[in-house]
Amino acid sequence: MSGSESYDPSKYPPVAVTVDVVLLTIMEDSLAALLVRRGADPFKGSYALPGGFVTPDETLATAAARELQEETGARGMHLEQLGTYGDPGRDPRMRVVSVAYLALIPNPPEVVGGSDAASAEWSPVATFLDNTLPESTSILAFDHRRILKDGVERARGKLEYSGLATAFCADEFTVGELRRVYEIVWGVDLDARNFHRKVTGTLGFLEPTGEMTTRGGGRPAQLFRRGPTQTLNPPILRPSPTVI
Amino acid sequence: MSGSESYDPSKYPPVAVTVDVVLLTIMEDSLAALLVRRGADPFKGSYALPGGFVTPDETLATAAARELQEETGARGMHLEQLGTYGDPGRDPRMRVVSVAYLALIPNPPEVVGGSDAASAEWSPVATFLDNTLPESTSILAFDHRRILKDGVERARGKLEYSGLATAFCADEFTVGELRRVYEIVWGVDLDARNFHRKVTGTLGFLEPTGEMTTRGGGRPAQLFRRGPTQTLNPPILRPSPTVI
DNA sequence: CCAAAAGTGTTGCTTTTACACCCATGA
DNA sequence: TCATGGGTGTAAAAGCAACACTTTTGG
Repeated sequence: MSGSESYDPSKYPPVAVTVDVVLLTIMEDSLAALLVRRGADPFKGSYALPGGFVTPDETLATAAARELQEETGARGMHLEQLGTYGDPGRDPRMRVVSVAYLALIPNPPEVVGGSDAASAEWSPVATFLDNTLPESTSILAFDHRRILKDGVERARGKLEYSGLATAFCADEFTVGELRRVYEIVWGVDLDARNFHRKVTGTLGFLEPTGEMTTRGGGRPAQLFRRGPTQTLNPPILRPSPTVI
Repeated sequence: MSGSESYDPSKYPPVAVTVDVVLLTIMEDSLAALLVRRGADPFKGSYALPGGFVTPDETLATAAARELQEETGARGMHLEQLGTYGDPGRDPRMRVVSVAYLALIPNPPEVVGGSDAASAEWSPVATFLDNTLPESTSILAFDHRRILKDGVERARGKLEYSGLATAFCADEFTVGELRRVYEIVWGVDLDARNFHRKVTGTLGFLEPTGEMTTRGGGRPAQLFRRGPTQTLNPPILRPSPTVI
Protein backbone atom coordinates (compact mmCIF):
# COMPACT_ATOMS: atom_id res chain seq x y z
CA MET A 1 0.00 0.00 0.00
CA SER A 2 1.05 3.57 -0.34
CA GLY A 3 1.71 6.54 1.77
CA SER A 4 0.51 8.73 -1.04
CA GLU A 5 -2.87 10.39 -1.07
CA SER A 6 -3.94 8.56 -4.21
CA TYR A 7 -4.53 5.36 -2.29
CA ASP A 8 -8.16 4.49 -1.71
CA PRO A 9 -8.78 0.78 -1.25
CA SER A 10 -12.46 1.11 -1.93
CA LYS A 11 -11.62 1.78 -5.57
CA TYR A 12 -9.25 -1.11 -6.17
CA PRO A 13 -8.94 -2.59 -9.65
CA PRO A 14 -10.51 -6.03 -10.11
CA VAL A 15 -7.93 -8.69 -9.31
CA ALA A 16 -8.20 -12.24 -8.06
CA VAL A 17 -5.59 -13.51 -5.60
CA THR A 18 -4.77 -17.21 -5.50
CA VAL A 19 -2.10 -19.47 -4.07
CA ASP A 20 -0.29 -22.15 -6.05
CA VAL A 21 1.86 -24.79 -4.40
CA VAL A 22 4.96 -26.55 -5.65
CA LEU A 23 4.89 -29.68 -3.49
CA LEU A 24 8.03 -31.74 -3.91
CA THR A 25 8.99 -35.16 -2.65
CA ILE A 26 11.50 -37.85 -3.45
CA MET A 27 9.99 -40.86 -5.15
CA GLU A 28 11.80 -43.81 -6.62
CA ASP A 29 15.14 -42.03 -6.71
CA SER A 30 13.90 -38.90 -8.39
CA LEU A 31 12.48 -35.53 -7.46
CA ALA A 32 8.72 -35.45 -8.03
CA ALA A 33 6.02 -32.79 -7.84
CA LEU A 34 2.31 -33.04 -7.14
CA LEU A 35 0.23 -31.94 -10.12
CA VAL A 36 -3.49 -31.90 -10.83
CA ARG A 37 -5.08 -32.47 -14.19
CA ARG A 38 -7.33 -29.66 -15.31
CA GLY A 39 -10.89 -30.65 -16.10
CA ALA A 40 -11.98 -27.36 -17.63
CA ASP A 41 -10.79 -24.70 -19.99
CA PRO A 42 -8.49 -22.93 -20.22
CA PHE A 43 -5.78 -25.58 -20.50
CA LYS A 44 -8.29 -28.41 -20.16
CA GLY A 45 -6.41 -31.70 -19.90
CA SER A 46 -3.12 -30.06 -19.00
CA TYR A 47 -1.43 -30.45 -15.67
CA ALA A 48 -1.34 -27.59 -13.20
CA LEU A 49 -0.03 -26.88 -9.74
CA PRO A 50 -2.51 -27.41 -6.93
CA GLY A 51 -3.95 -24.14 -5.70
CA GLY A 52 -6.98 -21.93 -5.36
CA PHE A 53 -8.42 -18.76 -3.99
CA VAL A 54 -7.37 -17.11 -0.81
CA THR A 55 -10.47 -16.82 1.34
CA PRO A 56 -11.18 -13.60 3.23
CA ASP A 57 -10.16 -14.76 6.70
CA GLU A 58 -7.04 -16.82 6.11
CA THR A 59 -3.41 -15.83 5.65
CA LEU A 60 -1.63 -16.64 2.42
CA ALA A 61 0.35 -19.44 4.07
CA THR A 62 -2.81 -20.86 5.60
CA ALA A 63 -4.45 -20.91 2.20
CA ALA A 64 -1.50 -22.83 0.78
CA ALA A 65 -1.59 -25.33 3.65
CA ARG A 66 -5.34 -25.78 3.21
CA GLU A 67 -5.01 -26.47 -0.51
CA LEU A 68 -2.33 -29.03 0.25
CA GLN A 69 -4.44 -30.78 2.80
CA GLU A 70 -7.37 -30.90 0.40
CA GLU A 71 -5.22 -32.64 -2.20
CA THR A 72 -3.05 -34.89 -0.06
CA GLY A 73 -4.56 -35.10 3.40
CA ALA A 74 -1.16 -34.26 4.78
CA ARG A 75 -0.36 -31.47 7.21
CA GLY A 76 2.63 -29.94 8.94
CA MET A 77 5.13 -30.30 6.13
CA HIS A 78 7.71 -27.64 5.34
CA LEU A 79 6.07 -24.64 3.64
CA GLU A 80 7.66 -21.40 2.52
CA GLN A 81 6.72 -18.58 0.22
CA LEU A 82 8.33 -18.86 -3.20
CA GLY A 83 7.29 -15.79 -5.15
CA THR A 84 4.37 -14.02 -6.70
CA TYR A 85 3.35 -14.24 -10.32
CA GLY A 86 0.99 -11.62 -11.65
CA ASP A 87 1.68 -10.74 -15.26
CA PRO A 88 -1.41 -9.45 -17.02
CA GLY A 89 -2.64 -12.16 -19.35
CA ARG A 90 -1.21 -15.12 -17.46
CA ASP A 91 -4.81 -16.23 -16.97
CA PRO A 92 -6.87 -15.46 -20.09
CA ARG A 93 -10.04 -14.93 -18.08
CA MET A 94 -9.04 -12.06 -15.82
CA ARG A 95 -6.21 -10.53 -13.87
CA VAL A 96 -5.02 -13.18 -11.44
CA VAL A 97 -2.14 -12.60 -9.03
CA SER A 98 -0.86 -15.87 -7.66
CA VAL A 99 1.32 -16.25 -4.60
CA ALA A 100 3.37 -19.41 -5.03
CA TYR A 101 4.53 -21.58 -2.14
CA LEU A 102 7.15 -24.29 -1.96
CA ALA A 103 6.32 -27.33 0.14
CA LEU A 104 8.38 -30.44 0.87
CA ILE A 105 7.16 -33.76 2.19
CA PRO A 106 9.08 -36.87 3.29
CA ASN A 107 9.74 -39.99 1.38
CA PRO A 108 6.69 -42.19 1.04
CA PRO A 109 4.26 -39.54 -0.18
CA GLU A 110 0.70 -39.70 1.02
CA VAL A 111 -1.69 -41.37 -1.34
CA VAL A 112 -3.70 -38.78 -3.17
CA GLY A 113 -7.45 -38.37 -3.06
CA GLY A 114 -8.97 -35.32 -1.46
CA SER A 115 -12.43 -33.90 -1.42
CA ASP A 116 -11.61 -32.51 -4.80
CA ALA A 117 -13.04 -33.78 -8.04
CA ALA A 118 -9.78 -33.23 -9.90
CA SER A 119 -7.23 -36.01 -9.65
CA ALA A 120 -3.76 -35.31 -8.34
CA GLU A 121 -0.65 -37.25 -9.34
CA TRP A 122 3.06 -37.32 -8.58
CA SER A 123 5.32 -36.79 -11.57
CA PRO A 124 9.09 -36.54 -11.83
CA VAL A 125 9.94 -32.88 -12.28
CA ALA A 126 12.30 -33.74 -15.12
CA THR A 127 9.24 -34.63 -17.20
CA PHE A 128 8.23 -31.00 -17.17
CA LEU A 129 11.52 -29.17 -16.86
CA ASP A 130 13.94 -31.13 -19.01
CA ASN A 131 13.86 -29.67 -22.49
CA THR A 132 15.72 -32.59 -23.98
CA LEU A 133 12.80 -34.95 -23.41
CA PRO A 134 10.75 -36.10 -26.43
CA GLU A 135 8.66 -33.18 -27.75
CA SER A 136 7.09 -31.36 -24.85
CA THR A 137 4.08 -33.65 -24.72
CA SER A 138 3.85 -32.71 -21.09
CA ILE A 139 2.79 -29.11 -20.81
CA LEU A 140 1.88 -27.24 -17.71
CA ALA A 141 -1.02 -24.78 -17.62
CA PHE A 142 -0.59 -21.02 -17.32
CA ASP A 143 2.93 -20.03 -16.22
CA HIS A 144 3.20 -23.07 -13.97
CA ARG A 145 6.30 -24.37 -15.69
CA ARG A 146 8.13 -21.24 -14.65
CA ILE A 147 6.81 -21.54 -11.09
CA LEU A 148 7.77 -25.21 -10.85
CA LYS A 149 11.22 -24.37 -12.17
CA ASP A 150 11.65 -21.59 -9.63
CA GLY A 151 10.55 -23.95 -6.86
CA VAL A 152 13.04 -26.62 -7.83
CA GLU A 153 15.80 -24.01 -8.09
CA ARG A 154 14.94 -22.73 -4.64
CA ALA A 155 15.08 -26.19 -3.14
CA ARG A 156 18.39 -26.95 -4.85
CA GLY A 157 19.94 -23.75 -3.63
CA LYS A 158 18.70 -23.97 -0.08
CA LEU A 159 20.12 -27.44 0.47
CA GLU A 160 23.55 -25.82 0.55
CA TYR A 161 23.11 -23.40 3.36
CA SER A 162 20.02 -24.52 5.28
CA GLY A 163 18.70 -27.64 6.94
CA LEU A 164 16.03 -27.94 4.26
CA ALA A 165 17.10 -31.41 3.14
CA THR A 166 15.73 -32.90 6.34
CA ALA A 167 12.25 -31.86 5.20
CA PHE A 168 12.51 -34.66 2.62
CA CYS A 169 13.30 -37.19 5.34
CA ALA A 170 11.07 -38.95 7.82
CA ASP A 171 11.19 -37.91 11.46
CA GLU A 172 14.13 -40.20 12.07
CA PHE A 173 16.67 -40.83 9.36
CA THR A 174 20.21 -42.01 8.75
CA VAL A 175 23.09 -40.05 7.29
CA GLY A 176 22.89 -42.25 4.23
CA GLU A 177 19.25 -41.36 3.68
CA LEU A 178 20.05 -37.69 4.03
CA ARG A 179 22.87 -38.01 1.55
CA ARG A 180 20.58 -39.63 -0.95
CA VAL A 181 18.34 -36.54 -0.72
CA TYR A 182 21.25 -34.33 -1.67
CA GLU A 183 22.32 -36.62 -4.47
CA ILE A 184 18.86 -36.85 -6.00
CA VAL A 185 17.94 -33.19 -5.70
CA TRP A 186 21.29 -32.03 -7.03
CA GLY A 187 21.76 -34.86 -9.48
CA VAL A 188 25.32 -35.54 -8.37
CA ASP A 189 27.31 -38.21 -6.55
CA LEU A 190 28.72 -37.29 -3.17
CA ASP A 191 31.52 -38.97 -1.28
CA ALA A 192 29.69 -40.83 1.49
CA ARG A 193 32.63 -40.58 3.88
CA ASN A 194 33.25 -36.86 3.59
CA PHE A 195 29.51 -36.21 3.64
CA HIS A 196 29.16 -38.12 6.86
CA ARG A 197 31.89 -36.12 8.52
CA LYS A 198 30.47 -32.83 7.29
CA VAL A 199 26.88 -33.24 8.42
CA THR A 200 27.68 -34.83 11.75
CA GLY A 201 30.25 -32.12 12.37
CA THR A 202 27.88 -29.24 11.72
CA LEU A 203 26.52 -28.31 15.14
CA GLY A 204 22.76 -28.17 15.41
CA PHE A 205 22.08 -29.79 12.04
CA LEU A 206 21.44 -33.33 13.24
CA GLU A 207 20.48 -34.64 16.65
CA PRO A 208 21.32 -38.28 17.46
CA THR A 209 18.38 -40.27 18.75
CA GLY A 210 20.64 -42.91 20.25
CA GLU A 211 18.85 -45.56 18.19
CA MET A 212 20.31 -47.59 15.37
CA THR A 213 18.73 -49.14 12.31
CA THR A 214 19.70 -51.75 9.77
CA ARG A 215 17.10 -50.78 7.18
CA GLY A 216 18.94 -50.30 3.91
CA GLY A 217 21.31 -53.16 4.60
CA GLY A 218 24.92 -53.12 5.59
CA ARG A 219 26.33 -52.07 8.90
CA PRO A 220 23.77 -50.57 11.30
CA ALA A 221 23.50 -46.81 11.12
CA GLN A 222 22.72 -44.21 13.74
CA LEU A 223 19.32 -42.55 13.56
CA PHE A 224 19.08 -38.78 13.70
CA ARG A 225 16.37 -36.13 14.01
CA ARG A 226 16.47 -32.60 12.52
CA GLY A 227 18.40 -30.27 14.75
CA PRO A 228 17.44 -26.69 15.58
CA THR A 229 19.88 -25.04 13.15
CA GLN A 230 18.29 -23.00 10.38
CA THR A 231 21.45 -21.95 8.55
CA LEU A 232 24.32 -24.34 7.94
CA ASN A 233 27.76 -23.06 8.79
CA PRO A 234 29.87 -24.18 7.07
CA PRO A 235 27.53 -24.94 4.15
CA ILE A 236 27.26 -28.29 2.40
CA LEU A 237 28.93 -27.40 -0.87
CA ARG A 238 27.41 -28.49 -4.14
CA PRO A 239 30.12 -29.85 -6.42
CA SER A 240 30.71 -27.37 -9.21
CA PRO A 241 29.82 -28.85 -12.59
CA THR A 242 33.08 -30.28 -13.85
CA VAL A 243 34.26 -28.30 -16.85
CA ILE A 244 35.40 -30.56 -19.64
CA MET B 1 -4.83 -20.59 -9.57
CA SER B 2 -6.19 -24.06 -9.30
CA GLY B 3 -6.65 -27.12 -11.35
CA SER B 4 -9.70 -27.91 -9.31
CA GLU B 5 -13.23 -27.37 -10.54
CA SER B 6 -14.02 -24.93 -7.74
CA TYR B 7 -12.04 -22.21 -9.47
CA ASP B 8 -14.12 -19.49 -11.09
CA PRO B 9 -12.33 -16.16 -11.37
CA SER B 10 -15.54 -14.25 -11.93
CA LYS B 11 -16.45 -14.92 -8.31
CA TYR B 12 -13.19 -13.85 -6.70
CA PRO B 13 -13.25 -12.46 -3.17
CA PRO B 14 -12.70 -8.68 -2.90
CA VAL B 15 -8.96 -8.05 -2.56
CA ALA B 16 -6.77 -5.11 -3.47
CA VAL B 17 -3.28 -5.78 -4.81
CA THR B 18 -0.55 -3.23 -4.26
CA VAL B 19 3.21 -3.01 -4.53
CA ASP B 20 5.47 -1.63 -1.81
CA VAL B 21 9.11 -0.85 -2.40
CA VAL B 22 12.07 -1.05 -0.05
CA LEU B 23 14.45 1.36 -1.78
CA LEU B 24 17.88 1.31 -0.18
CA THR B 25 20.94 3.47 -0.70
CA ILE B 26 24.10 4.34 1.14
CA MET B 27 24.09 7.82 2.60
CA GLU B 28 26.66 9.33 4.88
CA ASP B 29 28.17 6.01 5.82
CA SER B 30 24.92 4.29 6.68
CA LEU B 31 22.26 2.25 4.98
CA ALA B 32 19.17 4.37 4.32
CA ALA B 33 15.67 3.70 3.01
CA LEU B 34 13.21 5.92 1.20
CA LEU B 35 10.06 6.49 3.23
CA VAL B 36 6.98 8.64 2.71
CA ARG B 37 5.04 10.33 5.43
CA ARG B 38 1.37 9.41 5.48
CA GLY B 39 -1.03 12.32 5.21
CA ALA B 40 -4.21 10.39 5.94
CA ASP B 41 -5.56 7.76 8.24
CA PRO B 42 -4.88 5.04 9.03
CA PHE B 43 -1.40 5.70 10.43
CA LYS B 44 -1.63 9.40 9.60
CA GLY B 45 1.74 11.02 10.31
CA SER B 46 3.63 7.73 10.34
CA TYR B 47 6.19 6.76 7.77
CA ALA B 48 5.43 4.11 5.19
CA LEU B 49 7.14 2.45 2.28
CA PRO B 50 6.43 4.01 -1.11
CA GLY B 51 3.91 2.01 -3.08
CA GLY B 52 0.47 1.88 -4.61
CA PHE B 53 -1.99 -0.05 -6.69
CA VAL B 54 -1.08 -2.33 -9.53
CA THR B 55 -2.93 -1.03 -12.57
CA PRO B 56 -4.67 -3.48 -14.90
CA ASP B 57 -2.13 -3.45 -17.72
CA GLU B 58 1.23 -3.44 -15.97
CA THR B 59 3.28 -6.23 -14.49
CA LEU B 60 4.06 -6.26 -10.78
CA ALA B 61 7.66 -5.23 -11.42
CA THR B 62 6.54 -2.44 -13.72
CA ALA B 63 4.22 -1.14 -11.03
CA ALA B 64 7.10 -1.07 -8.56
CA ALA B 65 9.35 0.73 -11.03
CA ARG B 66 6.60 3.25 -11.76
CA GLU B 67 6.07 4.01 -8.08
CA LEU B 68 9.79 4.53 -7.66
CA GLN B 69 9.97 6.90 -10.56
CA GLU B 70 7.05 8.88 -9.23
CA GLU B 71 8.84 9.35 -5.91
CA THR B 72 12.44 9.78 -7.00
CA GLY B 73 12.48 10.47 -10.72
CA ALA B 74 15.07 7.70 -11.02
CA ARG B 75 14.88 4.74 -13.35
CA GLY B 76 16.84 1.66 -14.21
CA MET B 77 18.05 0.81 -10.71
CA HIS B 78 18.27 -2.75 -9.44
CA LEU B 79 14.81 -4.13 -8.66
CA GLU B 80 13.84 -7.58 -7.44
CA GLN B 81 10.81 -9.15 -5.85
CA LEU B 82 11.11 -9.50 -2.11
CA GLY B 83 7.96 -11.23 -0.91
CA THR B 84 4.23 -10.87 -0.56
CA TYR B 85 2.42 -9.76 2.55
CA GLY B 86 -1.26 -10.45 2.79
CA ASP B 87 -2.38 -11.18 6.33
CA PRO B 88 -6.03 -10.31 6.87
CA GLY B 89 -6.19 -7.16 8.93
CA ARG B 90 -2.83 -5.74 7.92
CA ASP B 91 -4.79 -2.85 6.44
CA PRO B 92 -7.79 -1.99 8.64
CA ARG B 93 -9.88 -0.85 5.69
CA MET B 94 -9.99 -3.99 3.58
CA ARG B 95 -8.07 -7.04 2.47
CA VAL B 96 -4.90 -5.79 0.83
CA VAL B 97 -2.26 -8.12 -0.57
CA SER B 98 0.98 -6.30 -1.11
CA VAL B 99 3.84 -7.53 -3.28
CA ALA B 100 7.04 -6.05 -1.89
CA TYR B 101 10.07 -5.22 -4.03
CA LEU B 102 13.64 -4.50 -3.09
CA ALA B 103 15.38 -1.71 -4.99
CA LEU B 104 18.94 -0.40 -4.71
CA ILE B 105 20.27 2.89 -5.98
CA PRO B 106 23.83 4.23 -6.08
CA ASN B 107 25.50 6.54 -3.72
CA PRO B 108 24.35 10.14 -4.09
CA PRO B 109 20.61 9.45 -4.01
CA GLU B 110 18.37 11.46 -6.26
CA VAL B 111 16.73 14.41 -4.62
CA VAL B 112 13.16 13.59 -3.83
CA GLY B 113 10.13 15.39 -5.21
CA GLY B 114 7.78 13.54 -7.45
CA SER B 115 4.37 14.36 -8.78
CA ASP B 116 3.09 13.07 -5.50
CA ALA B 117 1.69 15.28 -2.79
CA ALA B 118 3.26 13.18 -0.05
CA SER B 119 6.83 14.00 0.82
CA ALA B 120 9.50 11.34 0.64
CA GLU B 121 12.63 11.26 2.77
CA TRP B 122 15.73 9.15 3.25
CA SER B 123 16.19 7.73 6.73
CA PRO B 124 18.85 5.41 8.13
CA VAL B 125 17.31 1.96 8.45
CA ALA B 126 18.67 1.64 11.96
CA THR B 127 16.18 4.29 13.06
CA PHE B 128 13.38 1.88 12.33
CA LEU B 129 14.95 -1.51 12.87
CA ASP B 130 17.22 -1.08 15.86
CA ASN B 131 15.22 -1.91 18.96
CA THR B 132 17.81 -0.42 21.28
CA LEU B 133 17.07 3.10 20.08
CA PRO B 134 15.19 5.47 22.42
CA GLU B 135 11.55 4.41 22.66
CA SER B 136 10.24 3.55 19.23
CA THR B 137 9.33 7.15 18.41
CA SER B 138 9.76 6.17 14.81
CA ILE B 139 7.02 3.78 13.84
CA LEU B 140 6.26 2.44 10.41
CA ALA B 141 2.70 2.07 9.15
CA PHE B 142 1.01 -1.29 8.60
CA ASP B 143 3.48 -4.19 8.60
CA HIS B 144 6.11 -2.10 6.87
CA ARG B 145 8.68 -2.59 9.61
CA ARG B 146 8.65 -6.30 8.88
CA ILE B 147 8.93 -5.65 5.14
CA LEU B 148 11.80 -3.21 5.61
CA LYS B 149 13.54 -5.72 7.85
CA ASP B 150 13.11 -8.49 5.29
CA GLY B 151 14.49 -6.20 2.57
CA VAL B 152 17.58 -5.33 4.57
CA GLU B 153 18.13 -9.00 5.38
CA ARG B 154 17.86 -9.90 1.73
CA ALA B 155 20.38 -7.28 0.72
CA ARG B 156 22.80 -8.37 3.45
CA GLY B 157 22.57 -11.98 2.44
CA LYS B 158 22.87 -11.43 -1.29
CA LEU B 159 26.09 -9.45 -0.99
CA GLU B 160 27.81 -12.71 -0.18
CA TYR B 161 27.03 -14.71 -3.24
CA SER B 162 25.90 -12.21 -5.89
CA GLY B 163 27.17 -9.07 -7.52
CA LEU B 164 24.44 -7.07 -5.80
CA ALA B 165 26.85 -4.73 -4.02
CA THR B 166 27.67 -3.02 -7.31
CA ALA B 167 24.06 -1.82 -7.44
CA PHE B 168 24.99 0.56 -4.61
CA CYS B 169 27.89 1.95 -6.66
CA ALA B 170 27.94 4.42 -9.51
CA ASP B 171 28.61 3.18 -13.03
CA GLU B 172 32.34 3.33 -12.44
CA PHE B 173 33.77 2.67 -9.01
CA THR B 174 36.94 1.71 -7.18
CA VAL B 175 37.57 -1.39 -5.13
CA GLY B 176 37.67 0.82 -2.04
CA GLU B 177 34.20 2.18 -2.78
CA LEU B 178 32.89 -1.33 -3.26
CA ARG B 179 34.47 -2.41 -0.01
CA ARG B 180 32.81 0.44 1.82
CA VAL B 181 29.44 -0.86 0.58
CA TYR B 182 30.12 -4.23 2.15
CA GLU B 183 31.33 -2.68 5.37
CA ILE B 184 28.32 -0.40 5.75
CA VAL B 185 25.67 -2.92 4.78
CA TRP B 186 27.16 -5.64 6.95
CA GLY B 187 28.33 -3.34 9.71
CA VAL B 188 31.77 -4.93 9.85
CA ASP B 189 35.37 -4.02 9.03
CA LEU B 190 36.99 -5.89 6.20
CA ASP B 191 40.71 -6.23 5.48
CA ALA B 192 41.21 -3.92 2.52
CA ARG B 193 44.08 -5.97 1.12
CA ASN B 194 42.42 -9.36 1.17
CA PHE B 195 39.18 -7.82 -0.10
CA HIS B 196 41.01 -6.35 -3.05
CA ARG B 197 42.50 -9.67 -3.97
CA LYS B 198 39.21 -11.47 -3.60
CA VAL B 199 37.05 -9.23 -5.76
CA THR B 200 39.62 -8.68 -8.47
CA GLY B 201 40.27 -12.40 -8.53
CA THR B 202 36.63 -13.38 -8.98
CA LEU B 203 36.18 -13.69 -12.74
CA GLY B 204 33.31 -11.69 -14.17
CA PHE B 205 32.59 -9.69 -11.04
CA LEU B 206 34.48 -6.52 -11.98
CA GLU B 207 35.55 -5.21 -15.36
CA PRO B 208 38.48 -2.77 -15.44
CA THR B 209 37.77 0.39 -17.39
CA GLY B 210 41.46 1.15 -17.78
CA GLU B 211 40.90 4.53 -16.12
CA MET B 212 42.25 5.66 -12.78
CA THR B 213 40.90 8.08 -10.23
CA THR B 214 42.29 9.93 -7.24
CA ARG B 215 38.93 10.81 -5.74
CA GLY B 216 38.99 9.72 -2.16
CA GLY B 217 42.63 10.67 -1.75
CA GLY B 218 45.71 8.52 -1.49
CA ARG B 219 47.24 6.58 -4.30
CA PRO B 220 45.24 6.56 -7.55
CA ALA B 221 42.89 3.61 -7.84
CA GLN B 222 41.68 1.65 -10.83
CA LEU B 223 38.10 2.21 -11.93
CA PHE B 224 35.84 -0.77 -12.57
CA ARG B 225 32.41 -1.46 -13.99
CA ARG B 226 30.04 -4.26 -12.94
CA GLY B 227 30.92 -7.47 -14.70
CA PRO B 228 28.47 -9.96 -16.19
CA THR B 229 28.62 -12.45 -13.31
CA GLN B 230 25.38 -12.95 -11.41
CA THR B 231 26.61 -15.42 -8.82
CA LEU B 232 29.94 -15.03 -7.09
CA ASN B 233 32.12 -18.09 -6.97
CA PRO B 234 33.80 -18.20 -4.56
CA PRO B 235 31.52 -15.99 -2.44
CA ILE B 236 32.62 -12.94 -0.50
CA LEU B 237 32.35 -14.33 3.00
CA ARG B 238 30.77 -12.27 5.72
CA PRO B 239 32.90 -12.49 8.86
CA SER B 240 31.07 -14.59 11.39
CA PRO B 241 30.13 -12.57 14.47
CA THR B 242 33.01 -13.18 16.84
CA VAL B 243 31.80 -15.14 19.82
CA ILE B 244 33.02 -13.60 23.07
C1' DC C 1 32.64 -66.73 3.05
C1' DC C 2 31.06 -62.19 0.32
C1' DA C 3 28.56 -57.83 -0.55
C1' DA C 4 26.97 -53.69 1.19
C1' DA C 5 26.68 -49.77 3.84
C1' DA C 6 28.76 -47.15 8.07
C1' DG C 7 32.24 -44.86 9.87
C1' DT C 8 37.51 -43.31 10.92
C1' DG C 9 42.32 -41.86 9.61
C1' DT C 10 45.49 -39.68 6.78
C1' DT C 11 47.54 -37.02 3.26
C1' DG C 12 48.13 -33.38 -0.05
C1' DC C 13 46.11 -29.47 -1.86
C1' DT C 14 43.49 -25.07 -1.92
C1' DT C 15 41.59 -21.28 0.41
C1' DT C 16 41.61 -17.97 3.95
C1' DT C 17 43.60 -14.95 7.21
C1' DA C 18 46.77 -11.88 9.25
C1' DC C 19 49.99 -8.76 8.53
C1' DA C 20 54.67 -6.87 6.64
C1' DC C 21 55.75 -4.09 3.14
C1' DC C 22 55.98 -0.93 -0.92
C1' DC C 23 53.52 2.65 -4.13
C1' DA C 24 51.52 7.05 -5.70
C1' DT C 25 49.11 10.82 -4.84
C1' DG C 26 47.54 15.55 -2.24
C1' DA C 27 48.52 18.78 1.27
C1' DT D 1 57.71 16.01 4.57
C1' DC D 2 53.55 13.25 6.20
C1' DA D 3 49.00 11.18 5.91
C1' DT D 4 46.00 8.48 3.13
C1' DG D 5 44.36 5.04 0.61
C1' DG D 6 46.03 1.38 -3.26
C1' DG D 7 48.09 -2.71 -4.09
C1' DT D 8 51.55 -7.12 -3.69
C1' DG D 9 54.02 -10.88 -0.99
C1' DT D 10 54.09 -14.38 2.19
C1' DA D 11 53.59 -17.64 5.79
C1' DA D 12 50.63 -19.93 9.17
C1' DA D 13 46.10 -21.93 9.76
C1' DA D 14 41.98 -23.86 8.34
C1' DG D 15 39.13 -26.24 5.21
C1' DC D 16 38.37 -29.68 1.73
C1' DA D 17 38.82 -33.71 -1.54
C1' DA D 18 40.49 -38.18 -2.36
C1' DC D 19 40.96 -42.52 -0.84
C1' DA D 20 42.93 -46.49 2.18
C1' DC D 21 41.13 -48.92 5.73
C1' DT D 22 38.21 -51.00 9.56
C1' DT D 23 33.47 -52.23 11.36
C1' DT D 24 29.03 -54.58 11.43
C1' DT D 25 25.29 -56.27 9.56
C1' DG D 26 22.53 -59.78 6.02
C1' DG D 27 22.69 -63.59 2.85
